[in-house]
Amino acid sequence: MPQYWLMKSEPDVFSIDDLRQRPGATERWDGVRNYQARNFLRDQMKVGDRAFFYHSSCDVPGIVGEMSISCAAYPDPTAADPNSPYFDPKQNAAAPRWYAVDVKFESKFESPVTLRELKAHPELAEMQLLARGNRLSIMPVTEVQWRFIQALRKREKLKLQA
DNA sequence: GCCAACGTTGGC
DNA sequence: GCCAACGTTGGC
Repeated sequence: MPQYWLMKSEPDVFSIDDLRQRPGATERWDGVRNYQARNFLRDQMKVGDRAFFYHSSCDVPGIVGEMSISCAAYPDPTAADPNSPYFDPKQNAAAPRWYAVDVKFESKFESPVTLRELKAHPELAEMQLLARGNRLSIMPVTEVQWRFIQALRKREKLKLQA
């Protein structure tokens, strides 16, 4: 059984369209510098898992598409790259601290399921994304939440056609 | 731009 | 181990 995730990115830095346009529609998800997010990524993400792509710190924050995990965790090369904004001077090649996975574009929602809309549904009240003060960039989504959001997405589509 | 919330750092 | 200071996230 696949697991479900939500992964945040600032669209100014890396957006769902950027992912779609990458060769093979695949890209390394690197730069994660939070231990809790790192642990999810390193210890639990498996090839074939599904993830929502979330746009944060932008005009309309929300879920904009869907991707899959195409390569399980490996040491994040940006941690050892002095030219990378994600360079970690305390990194140690013998005991890597930070990890990356590869993600593959699956689909872009015709209309995003916005943060505002997620908050409006009591069924999603337990989402970690909506927890007070939550700042995690990678977090699990339950299967029930996943399905509910997929249903919302279809409703958004109908609304567009109406 | 503001600010609440949270994680990390470092002195003690 | 405590905790103040600081930096970052991210919605508004």
